[in-house]
Amino acid sequence: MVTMKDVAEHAGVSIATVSFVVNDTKPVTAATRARIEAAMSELGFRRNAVARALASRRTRIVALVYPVLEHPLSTSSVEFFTSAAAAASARGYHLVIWPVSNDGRELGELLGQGLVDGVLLMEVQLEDPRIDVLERAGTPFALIGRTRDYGKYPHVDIDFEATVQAAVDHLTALGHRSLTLVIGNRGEPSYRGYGPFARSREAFDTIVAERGLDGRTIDVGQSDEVTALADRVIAAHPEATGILVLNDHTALRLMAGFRRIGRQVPREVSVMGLLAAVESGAVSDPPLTLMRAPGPELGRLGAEALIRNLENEEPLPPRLVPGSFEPGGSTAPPGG
Amino acid sequence: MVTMKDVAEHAGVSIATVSFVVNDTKPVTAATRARIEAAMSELGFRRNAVARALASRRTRIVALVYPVLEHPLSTSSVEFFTSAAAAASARGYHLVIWPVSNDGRELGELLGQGLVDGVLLMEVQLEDPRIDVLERAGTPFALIGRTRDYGKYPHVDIDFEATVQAAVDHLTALGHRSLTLVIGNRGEPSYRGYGPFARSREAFDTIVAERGLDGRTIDVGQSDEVTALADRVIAAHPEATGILVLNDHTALRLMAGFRRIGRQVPREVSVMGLLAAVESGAVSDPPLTLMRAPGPELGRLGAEALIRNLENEEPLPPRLVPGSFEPGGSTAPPGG
DNA sequence: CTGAAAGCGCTTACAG
DNA sequence: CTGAAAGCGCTTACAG
Repeated sequence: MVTMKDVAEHAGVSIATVSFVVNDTKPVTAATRARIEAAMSELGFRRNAVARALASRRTRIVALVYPVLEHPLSTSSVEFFTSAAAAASARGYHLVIWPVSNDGRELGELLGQGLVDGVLLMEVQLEDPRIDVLERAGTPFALIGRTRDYGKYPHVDIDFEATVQAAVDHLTALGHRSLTLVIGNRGEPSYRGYGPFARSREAFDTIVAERGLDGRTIDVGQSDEVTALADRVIAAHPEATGILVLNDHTALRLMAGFRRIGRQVPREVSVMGLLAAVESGAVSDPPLTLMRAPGPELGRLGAEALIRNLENEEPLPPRLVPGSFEPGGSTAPPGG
Repeated sequence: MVTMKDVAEHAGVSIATVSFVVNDTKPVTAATRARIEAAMSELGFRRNAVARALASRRTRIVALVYPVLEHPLSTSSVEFFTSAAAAASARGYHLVIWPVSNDGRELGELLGQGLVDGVLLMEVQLEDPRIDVLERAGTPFALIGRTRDYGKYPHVDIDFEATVQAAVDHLTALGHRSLTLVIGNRGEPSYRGYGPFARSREAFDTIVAERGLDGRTIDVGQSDEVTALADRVIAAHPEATGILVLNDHTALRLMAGFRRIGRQVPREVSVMGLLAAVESGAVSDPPLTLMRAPGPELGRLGAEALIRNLENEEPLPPRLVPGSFEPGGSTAPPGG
């Protein structure tokens, strides 16, 4: 390993001066800078990240914290992971991924190691014990999602209101007045504290009330048999001609169930995926009309917000990102 | 931050002795050990990972390296990421994720920083320039996948032969003799060097020849319109009654295409997903019969193999993991 | 503009 | 069994 000491000797300067040019932290004359740069490239010097971290008290590592053993991560999580990593990388940061329990126990242990400068917290619950742990540790963080009293913490989240509104707009523009919101939870006990469910439901209720629509919400499990699923959705609101489904997996299963029981999509009923991966659209017949989950944007913005904070740059305001409309063939005017 | 120095002073010993009990590296009398442990818990000592890394010349961080901007990662990649992270975590290691270009340029830069002890290389190509970079850097690594001349490097991979064989067995047991293997590449130029495609094709050709079956292979793009996709698959081998499809997205799209052109599954043609996420099964009608991709197992085994190497433990032999059969409704005897 | 030196919080021969 | 001390490779006041 080539160290600053090697470079300094080779260039005939002190290691402090080498450090100044490597980090561009102090003015150095062009001549010595040139000598040092020549030495660096000649020797193949690469600054050691660990020594730098110890001396500067900043590791330039951030952790992406997600709950293990709770509900499985959604399809768009890969996008989220990779876009957060790419954004961190672009800023010279590394992203470690930390699977921890939701109670914050393990998170506290990990923070104590002093490996990370900040944390990106995924799958935030309305009441989230991990936040106490972060505050107690004094570790800067940004939330992907929101607690119940949001605004209190830096966060980025899906704009559920705008997303649900856009979906409802699409259906009402087609002429639908009776709508069902299907929430496909995964049967986990904690799902009621899960923001996306709570906020989608809230947004739906509000919009339906405002517009005088006939709307209802139903919770369904992730593992119901598809015809049972279809039957339950119909029974919950038999008059509904437009159905919004939270998460792509449930939306596609509902499509399969409707087909199986002979309910034609979109002739008899329109189905729309809410916060789905764009790839989910193409796998059904007809292709699923959907609101795309903004996974990549959230990953990027979350990482960006956290790192700006760590770099003492002007903070990014909390940001809500709506899903985007992806046309498909599963929606049409009611009655054909 | 509470340091070893604080603990040492509080317990009336040297920091070396504190280190010995923290790491259990040298015998310490029960009495002093007790004093030190009391001091640690009283002060809330947590060993600093960065200082430890610098002094011991081991960071206990491993990188999961995946190609950015090449084909998108598959559905089962989340499972892969999280299972690798969990396995690393269980061994006291951290997992950073590194999006790097396939040419190895950026990888070399990152390795130079000295942040990681080892690398888990995803999406290995048959000829992979990143491996040269790793060898030149002297960084231990394990491959998820195999190069052309495998055996040379530690690796874990899908057992394509066994997986394809199990799929063919399932179809021939039902009575099928004419089979098509559909490979859904993503239109990327480098896909021919991509192991899963090459090895699946090879395995298929071998098995088909051995058993005297009538088999053919066809490459299709990821973005073909679904009816065009169905037509192409039929045109490539009109007599085929059994179809294997590499990757779930393409399999589901083919199902949608068959439905749309009026080809009944499984009455007229059987369709099977090869290396699919288990959740993909439930979203089609009929549910897709599939061989599940062993993402979680590969993540765990890959991390385990790498870490054993880093810890100088008995090496894990290269391991090939077959996909597992998941019954569905998309396969049946030919002709109904 | 440049350097000598302390210090980041540990580990690890070495000595006793 | 325990300690004094060097050292890991940097950064950063401080002095000049």
